[in-house]
Amino acid sequence: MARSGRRPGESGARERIAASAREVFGELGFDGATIRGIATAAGVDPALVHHYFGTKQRLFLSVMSLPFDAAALKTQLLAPGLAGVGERLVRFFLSVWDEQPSVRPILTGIVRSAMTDPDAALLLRDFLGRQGLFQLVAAIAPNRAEFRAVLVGSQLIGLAMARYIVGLEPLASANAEDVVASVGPAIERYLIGDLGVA
Amino acid sequence: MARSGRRPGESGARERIAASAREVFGELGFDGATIRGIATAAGVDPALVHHYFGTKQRLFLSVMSLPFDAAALKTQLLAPGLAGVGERLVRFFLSVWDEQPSVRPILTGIVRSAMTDPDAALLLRDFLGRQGLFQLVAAIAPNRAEFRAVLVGSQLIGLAMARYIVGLEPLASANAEDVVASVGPAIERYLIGDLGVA
DNA sequence: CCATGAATTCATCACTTGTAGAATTCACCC
DNA sequence: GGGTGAATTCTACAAGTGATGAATTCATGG
Repeated sequence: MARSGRRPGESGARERIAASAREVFGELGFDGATIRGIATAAGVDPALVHHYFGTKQRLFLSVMSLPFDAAALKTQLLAPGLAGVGERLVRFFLSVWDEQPSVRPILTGIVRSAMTDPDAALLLRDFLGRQGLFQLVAAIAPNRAEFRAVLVGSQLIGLAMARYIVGLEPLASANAEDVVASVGPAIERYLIGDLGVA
Repeated sequence: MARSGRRPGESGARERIAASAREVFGELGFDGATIRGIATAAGVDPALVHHYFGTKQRLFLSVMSLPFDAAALKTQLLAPGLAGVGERLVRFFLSVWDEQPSVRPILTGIVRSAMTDPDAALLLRDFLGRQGLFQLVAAIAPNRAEFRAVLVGSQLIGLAMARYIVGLEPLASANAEDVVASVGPAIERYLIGDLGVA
């Protein structure tokens, strides 16, 4: 098989490694993924992965970042007014998972890895915290915004786990709009409703 | 160190191994846990774990079962009538995590492992499916009971992840009754409310 | 008091993992 | 066209994994 040494032309190996890493991390989580597996999926020697990305942790952090424009999403969700914001948020959330095949393994990988790896848990905290959901919630309901944001996050992550990671039926193959109609109002209450806490 | 051979008296090693296994599986999940780690925590040679429980999978399945009486819970939750059943379910759910130190690592371990291990995902499916939540939901709302049960499960699991596994603040250190007041109505809507789906 | 069997540990195997360093091949600039 | 550096693979190490089989010590019934 392929001998040592550089290949003629541009091989795009670095991008192939990054893509494979996203896929494998998404399927198996940080611990389950192996550098050798990622390298094989990229058609590349394992040492090349280290050459480009250093350690496994650095590879994970380099590759598992969300292209997520919280500000743009905020205006988009709030443009039609406050009513129905919960359904619009759920609809957006589902569309990311369902329609963007590049983002899905990243989300899956972060959630899977956050279960056991503290670094991945930090990523998840940021995604729900200052960088992500909190911004949106703070613009809608300034009082108790952190609490509301985490409630919304817990329902969304639970939804993702059930529908996409564990694959619980009949939710996994339910129509997206049915999920929006079912979960949207609960999210909306977390966002702008009365939580019943003093 | 301890020589080979049987010890005088009853050592209770099997129970110590089971307890350690629950703890370690709970902290690290199935993949992260090691037989050597479990054995060390139990003060025992790793081979003894295999002697008693065979393979690692069988150890996990032997040890990670929930002492969960769905029928009793059903009557208890429904006794005061249908109103407030959501809050009572959340209160019960939180009390299991907060107050029963023996059950907590089992739940944590199942959720953590279900992320990557298909066998653990089966345990989770059973816990939410025919054995557990579905029974309760079917007694309350016969129509679309599976869908309702999975919605309830997704919110409860998301809540557990945020509060107990990832430790998202301010939810992780929130008062239990505040969580009940916040999440209970959402659960109640999933249980007996109008889901807005045809 | 002896034999059978259970409890416990030792030593070890085969395998996988992350990582490092050396060696080889190519691109590109002076 | 030679030299510097990047791309790529090979080889290998040290550590850790689940698992196995034999050896040792105790309990217990006949």
